[in-house]
Parts: sequence; structure tokens; C-alpha cells
Amino acid sequence: MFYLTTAIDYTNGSPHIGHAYEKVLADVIARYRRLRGDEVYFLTGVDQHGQKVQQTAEKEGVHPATFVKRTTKKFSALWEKLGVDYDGWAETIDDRHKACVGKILQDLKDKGQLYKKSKKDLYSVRQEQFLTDRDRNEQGEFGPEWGEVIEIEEENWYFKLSEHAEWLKAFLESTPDFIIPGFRKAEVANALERSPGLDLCISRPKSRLRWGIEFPFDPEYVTYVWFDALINYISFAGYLSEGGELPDFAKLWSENPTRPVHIIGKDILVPAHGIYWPIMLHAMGFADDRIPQILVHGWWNIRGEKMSKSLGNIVDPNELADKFGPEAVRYYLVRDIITGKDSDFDLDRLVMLYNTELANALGNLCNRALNMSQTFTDGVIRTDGEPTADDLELRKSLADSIADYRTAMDDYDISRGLEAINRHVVHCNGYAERMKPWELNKAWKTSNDPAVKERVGTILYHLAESVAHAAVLLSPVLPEATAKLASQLALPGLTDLKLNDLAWGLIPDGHSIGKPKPVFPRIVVEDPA
RNA sequence: CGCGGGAUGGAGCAGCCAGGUAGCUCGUCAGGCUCAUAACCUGAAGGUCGUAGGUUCAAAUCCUACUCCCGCAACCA
Repeated sequence: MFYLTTAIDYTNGSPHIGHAYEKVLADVIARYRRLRGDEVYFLTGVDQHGQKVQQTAEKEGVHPATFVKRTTKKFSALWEKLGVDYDGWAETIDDRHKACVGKILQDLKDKGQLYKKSKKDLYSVRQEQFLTDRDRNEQGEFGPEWGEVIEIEEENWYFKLSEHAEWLKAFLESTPDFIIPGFRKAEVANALERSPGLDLCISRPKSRLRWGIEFPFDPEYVTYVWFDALINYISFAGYLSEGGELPDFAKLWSENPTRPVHIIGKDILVPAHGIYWPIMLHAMGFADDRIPQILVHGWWNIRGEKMSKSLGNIVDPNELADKFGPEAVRYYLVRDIITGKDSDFDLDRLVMLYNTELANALGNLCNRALNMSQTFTDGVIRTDGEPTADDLELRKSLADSIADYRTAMDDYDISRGLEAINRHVVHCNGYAERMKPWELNKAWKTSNDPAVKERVGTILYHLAESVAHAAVLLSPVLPEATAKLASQLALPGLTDLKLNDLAWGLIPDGHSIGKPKPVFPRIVVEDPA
């Protein structure tokens, strides 16, 4: 069972392109693993507690619960629009989640992992938060944005993070694939190295924060939002739940031969996912081989000036999907970035990549292949022609592409996977150019030689068969468009194929193929110049 | 000495971890083709791989120093 999660988004505003990227990436990986034949459980959701939500809700004069419901809808609606097809939806205000957090707190307390202590610190009345030296300005003072700064003493619950620091160091050393890509491991190791051995304050007194999960053994406190949020990965996987509709935790986690994978952005690796989370799990009693894997992606940077003048400055994923279609957005978000690294978001590149690789290369290949089949062979595919060296070379190109695609996708390198598909499509267009079936067809009309006619059929078969393969390979990224391709090829079973089923001969002899209709219409940009 | 990433033909990137003909897409130029979504194909020009040293038979790749950019360090994926 492949258990995949994303970070849960903080419901304090509207989703932006970064939120969309992470969910699309996760969705593509989930769909790819299904294509591989793996059983998949894909969890995503929203983080709804905490001070920021409480503050924003107050500002708008509504109850946090009302506010959170409203913003949550913005996220779920976007995922529906973008075709993000998750199995589980995590909302931290869910009673099942709250119950799980409560049980974990109680359990950790019973294990002696929590303690209460009093601490004196500087506090900003206006911002309702404690201040550290990092909040000081260049003059070493707290600026006017903090309002009145006072010293207050507060009692809180602490989690014995420092007690497990040595364990985590050893775990990092012994588990090279804990964090992907590998270069990010250094950040966690460094953070651990320079951490002064502090424990984690995991409570907030209700006097200053009410919007959170109440401590089961100390009702005057609510849970710190990170401690609450991280637990979603197990609470919604069924951890400590009795009955109910939640998944079977043994299947997803505790007895799963495949380690769960968390997809997160690089900003929340340290300290939350790289330090707090593994230590929390370890303290709860999870064995080392039950610690999940963390896939860290980079960011889409937006440089206002670089945004296209001719297209206008659209970066809202909703508007992007409306303007270019959800699948064009999906394709771009996983195509033009190396998983783990940053990239610049550029609308001109979105249009370029879509037009070049989907419209001109694959879309056009499908279109010309079907069109020739209809006009030259009455839409009937003949597979029994003897393959020539060119045909065998095409088949090898396809086999190589599939192998490269597979390696790349297994490595979460979607961009390279798509590149591999495109390489074969380009090969096919070159093949068509060299074989010139349209000339052969003319030659047949004058000569009436059946061998020539058979050759035309064999060439068209190779093109159609290639499109069928490409459709299957692309389906994790473009589920709708590839379904359209399957329907034009008149191969409805294509969408149910697994990766291992992919072998030469998807199209049966005598198959009646469909009529062409552009699946990827070119995006035309009017340039006001 | 806060941490991390980056610097590769006009643009955007891959290659670097496991040294050995510098690769991809776009753009440009010149041809070709016409089945096809003004799509397709072929060829060409264009790079001393940030700088300076070092290791090596051999360095974009390893080591050292330096310069410049970006992000984080402050709720923001």
C-alpha cells in the first residue's frame, strides 16, 4: 500500500500557485503509482486551528468555525477543478482528529514525555505573541509594529524534544532516504547541531488562544498548532481510532511494507517535519522503520516583471485553470520544475510547453495518424505487415522511452518522465516524415500494388500504436485528455491498463479506429505588440 | 564566520553525488514537406560550463579561496 500525504494548507487565506503545485504533484504521483499497479491511499486536507485563524476571523467579525468553513471550501473547490483526486480529506476541526490528538497527548504524558513549567518572556500585547531576539530590529529594539511589549510569566506544557535529539541524529545518518532530495538532509542535520537542546512548548493558555484542541488533562490549555497539524497524517489514517469510517491504520502505516511518504514544501522541513514530527513518532513508540519518508519540493517564484505582458498577470490558480484549462495548468506545474528545486513561474513558458509538446507534437501526431487512417485505409488498422528496420527502430524508441519514463517517475522526477514520452513522440513525427505514407498512398493509386497498400497500413499502425502508449503514460498528468485520446483511438480499455500491460500490440488487427478531433487545441496569444 | 540553493551558447534548464566526445526545449538562419492543430521534418550558426588556483593522464564534474544572485532566518508552499 502506497500511503501518500501532502502538507495540510493553513486556512487563513486563498490558495495560491504553490498550494496548487503541491497538490497536483501529489495527485500525479498517486495516479502514477496506481498506473504501476500499486494500491494507493492519498490524503490531503487543511489545517484550521491556531492564532492566525482566530485573529483573522475576529477581524471579520465571524466565529473561527464559520471563517474556517468558508476558506476550506476555497481549497476543496480548487482541488476539484484541478482534478486532484484524493482518498482522504483531513480537517483538523474534525472530532475524530481531535480525539486522536487528545489520546496522543495523554499517552505521551503517561510515558513521561510531557511536563509543565513556568517561563517569563517578553510579550507583544498587540500581536498577542511572545517575542524573541529575532523580532528585534536593527537597533536591537522592538519596533512600533509590536505595540506595547511587556514581560509576562506563563505556565505551559512542554514536550521533551531534546531527549530524542541524539536518536534523530543517528536516524538521519542511518536512513539516507528519509529526506528526498538528499541535499536537504544537511539542513535538518545543521538545525539539530545548533539547537540548544530546547524542548517544544506544545500548549497555549486559553486566555490568549481559544481556537485549538483542548488538553485532555488540563482544560485551561489548547494544543500548539503544529503539534495538532502534524498528527493529521496518522489521525486520518486511523491511528487509535475505534471503528468508524477511517482507514485501517495497520494497512496504511503500522504493518505497511511500504513507508508512507509526506510531500511538503522546503519551508516547513525545519523544524516541523524534519525534527518535530520524527521525534513525536519516536516518542509515541514508532519503530525506526515506521518513520515516514519526506519528499521536499521547491517553490514557484513569481517575479512580477517577468510575467507576460501579453497575457496579463494571472497567478491565481483558479483563473489560470479557467483561462487555459485545468490540464494545461497541471502539465505546466509538473513539467517546468525539477522536483525539489525552485523554478520561476512564467506564463509564456506555460503556453510554449503546452503548444510545443502537447498541441504540436502529440496532438498533431494523433491527428495526422487518425486522419490518414481514415482517408487511406478506411479507418481500419492492419497489424500483420512485416516490420522494417525503421519500424523496429520506432519500437525500440518506444521501449526506451517507457524505461526512462519509469525510472524518472519512480524517482518522483515528473519533468524527466514527461520528457521521455515527448522524445518518442518526436521520433514518431520524424518517422512519419521519412516513411511518407501519403506518397505511398498516391503510388498505390497508380500502381494498385497490394504490397504498397499494406506498407501504408503498417506505417499508420506504428503511429497509432505509439499514440496509444503515450496516452497511457501521460494519464497520471492529464487524465481527461488521455481519456479523449483513448476514445478517438476507439480503445476504451486503454484507460484501465497498468504499466506492466504496456507492450507492443495494444491495437488488435482489423481494429476500426476513430475520427480525429484536436485534443490539445493550440493556445493562441494575441500579441498587442 | 547563521542556514540552504544557484552561476552552463540569445532565453530557460539538464548534466555534477559514482571525473573521460558539453545535452535538451525555445529563439535565430537556411532548406524540405503537405497526411496534419499556420502543425511536421532536415541542416546550420552560437558555449574557454562565474573568477583564480589545486588534485589528476584527464575537471562543467573532485578540493581550496573569492565574486555575484536568490530563498529562508519574520503567519505566508
